[in-house]
Amino acid sequence: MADARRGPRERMVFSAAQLIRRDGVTATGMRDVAAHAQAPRGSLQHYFPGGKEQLVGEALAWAGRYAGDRVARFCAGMAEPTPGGLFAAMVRQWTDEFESAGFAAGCPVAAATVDCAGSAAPVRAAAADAFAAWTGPVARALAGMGVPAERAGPLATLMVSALEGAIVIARAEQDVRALATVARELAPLLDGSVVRAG
Amino acid sequence: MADARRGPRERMVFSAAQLIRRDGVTATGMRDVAAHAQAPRGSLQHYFPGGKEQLVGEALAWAGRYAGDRVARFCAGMAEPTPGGLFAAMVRQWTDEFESAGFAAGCPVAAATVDCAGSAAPVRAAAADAFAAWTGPVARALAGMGVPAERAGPLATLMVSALEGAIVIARAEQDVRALATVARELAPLLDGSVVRAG
DNA sequence: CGCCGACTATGACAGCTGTCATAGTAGCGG
DNA sequence: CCGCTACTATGACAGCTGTCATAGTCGGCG
Repeated sequence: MADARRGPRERMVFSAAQLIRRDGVTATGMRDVAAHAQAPRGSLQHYFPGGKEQLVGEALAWAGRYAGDRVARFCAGMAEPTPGGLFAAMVRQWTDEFESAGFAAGCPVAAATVDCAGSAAPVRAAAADAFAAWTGPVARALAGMGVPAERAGPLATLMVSALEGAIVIARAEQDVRALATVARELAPLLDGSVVRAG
Repeated sequence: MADARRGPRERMVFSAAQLIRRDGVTATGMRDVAAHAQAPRGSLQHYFPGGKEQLVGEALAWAGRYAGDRVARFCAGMAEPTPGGLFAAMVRQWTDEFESAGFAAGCPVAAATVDCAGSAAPVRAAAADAFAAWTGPVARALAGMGVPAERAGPLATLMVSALEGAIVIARAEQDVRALATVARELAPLLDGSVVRAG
């Protein structure tokens, strides 16, 4: 949980992301973050002079980077990468977590958007950047699988949208049904978008 | 805003839904709800002895009912109903609101799920019911358009998932791009699921 | 040693939260 | 008129929030 190898600053960013995705931005207190990271409370104002907005913003940037990096790892793990296979891997990551760790935590970017889109502009912008850092690698991966360039971006947006929505529904229902459904129903459309060379 | 025709109780439920979808559950105070509904603060404990959980639960039930009822109205407004057309109408409702009223407010059910799934079980259950009250009519509408019974439910879940996710992304980006994308990309899949009679 | 910067510790601050207790008022049937 | 119910009004409560001010403690460098 509190990995001492990483510095206290990075630990707090990581902990903020974890608490946000569980309880939302508003319900996550600065003191909670410090305690969860096993970091001194006084370090908060030292490392994050911009206050809560800065901490939340960095947590979202971290989450976006993490999600984007995972995409490449999913592709590397597949024998013959297909769009439907990539989407299945993205979905499986969530079904695995829900089934092993429960439905308490969702996506931190979605949580921050829902909590702050109408109030804190900098956080909202950080959420948009995080989505971009996630959707971009997905679109590039699709293009690498033979999806025409002009369709890779829209399909990536569709994949992330469906996944985010299914995450929310799964948490409400406490059942991975919605995740399994979107993976199954979307696969033909995704795989059908590949243009075979030769 | 504060429709005097409806009683103060119903006004508070309505106001709660509006404030929740804008600021989230945690950031929405009981005093705010009473003020927004132009209802006396003392009425809160009178009409909602179950406290905030009851108020939020009723707001979600109202939202779910409202979304479900809209589906029938969308179908009635279409000359020849198709799955893609229904989804386009559901999406358009949101693009219209975002473009006219800004991106401050999203879906109250998603907001409550993100805020409470890990903490308040009754609210989480109310969110699940609200999703069911929304997805059910969508599935029945699909079935009425010629979609095989065993596919109507899953496709309805896919539609709601994609819409919810696109709403979140649109709010983060302050752009209806994601909504337009999911409507366009999903239409062929939806319309292709119709089995022609004869 | 002295000094300085990085980091930590702690207490205070005003403001807000949901909830409760208590009292008060209006309306109406009898 | 009483009495009752439905509803309103208001103040208090403990607990939490983000932020700030102030002081303290290291470690290393000259």
